[in-house]
Amino acid sequence: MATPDFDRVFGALADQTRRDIVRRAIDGEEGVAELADHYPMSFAAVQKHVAILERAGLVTKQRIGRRKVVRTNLQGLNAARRLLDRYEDLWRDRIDRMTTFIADTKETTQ
Amino acid sequence: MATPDFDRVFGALADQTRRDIVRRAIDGEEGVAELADHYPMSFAAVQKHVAILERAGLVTKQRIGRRKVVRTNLQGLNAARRLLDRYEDLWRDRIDRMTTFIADTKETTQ
DNA sequence: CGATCATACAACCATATGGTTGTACTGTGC
DNA sequence: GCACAGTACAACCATATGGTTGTATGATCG
Repeated sequence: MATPDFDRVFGALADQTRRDIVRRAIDGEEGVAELADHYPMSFAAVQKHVAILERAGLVTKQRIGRRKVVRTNLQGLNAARRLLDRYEDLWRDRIDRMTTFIADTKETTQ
Repeated sequence: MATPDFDRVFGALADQTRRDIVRRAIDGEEGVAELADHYPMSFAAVQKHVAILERAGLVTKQRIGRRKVVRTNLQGLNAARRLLDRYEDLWRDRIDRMTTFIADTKETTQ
C-alpha cells in the first residue's frame, strides 16, 4: 500500500460535508446522486466532494447497475489514526525521558 | 471542554509544516523563532502556522522569559483520534448488523 | 436505437489559504 | 530608560478551494 498523502487525507476530513459523506458511505449503499439529496447544494458540488475523498483514499466507488455506489475505505481512515497514534507515542517517549532524567538527577545530586 | 471544531483541527493537520511543528512541539522547548529556523520560509509564515494550530486547539503558547514556548496539546489531537475511532465503531456496527441479518435470513428461509 | 437516469467534467466566480515584506508591540538586560 | 530579542499583526499577492451552471459521456430500459 502506498504511503498515504496526509495533506490530502486531513484536507479531505477538514470539511463537515465530506465527513458526513464518509459516515454515510460506511453503509456503502448510496450512489452519488442519493448522497447529494442529503445536502443543500448541487449534485455537482457533492460529486466534487466525493472526488476529493476518493483521491484521498477515504472512499471508493463501485459501479452497480447505473449507479456508482460510494463506500468508505477504512484503511484510509486508519492511516490517519495511525499518524495521530504516533504523536501519542512521541508524547509518551517524552514523558519517559523526563522521568528518567528526574530519576538520574535525584541519584547524582543526592 | 468545548466541542472541538473539526474543520479547524483537520484543516490544521492538512499541512506538512504544521504537522511537523506539532511533532516538534511535543518536546515543548522551542519558541516561535526557534521553530522557524527549521523551515525554509519566513518567521511570519511560521508564526501564522502556529496561530492556526493554536486556534485549532492543537498547541498552546506559554511565555517563558522573552520567548513564547509552543507546546502541543494532546487533548486536541485526541479529539481528532476519537472522531476517527467513531467511524471505526460505525463500521463495526454495520458488520454486526450484516451478520445478524444473514443469521436471521438463514433461520427464516430454512 | 432512442430516451433517460447517473455520473463526469469544464468554465467560471467569490472567498480562503499560504506565502511575502513591513511595522508595531512587549519583555529583558544593561 | 534604551537597545534589542521575540512576537504579533496588517497589507498585499498568487494560487487553492467550494460553490455554481452547462455540457458530455455511459449504462439501462423499452
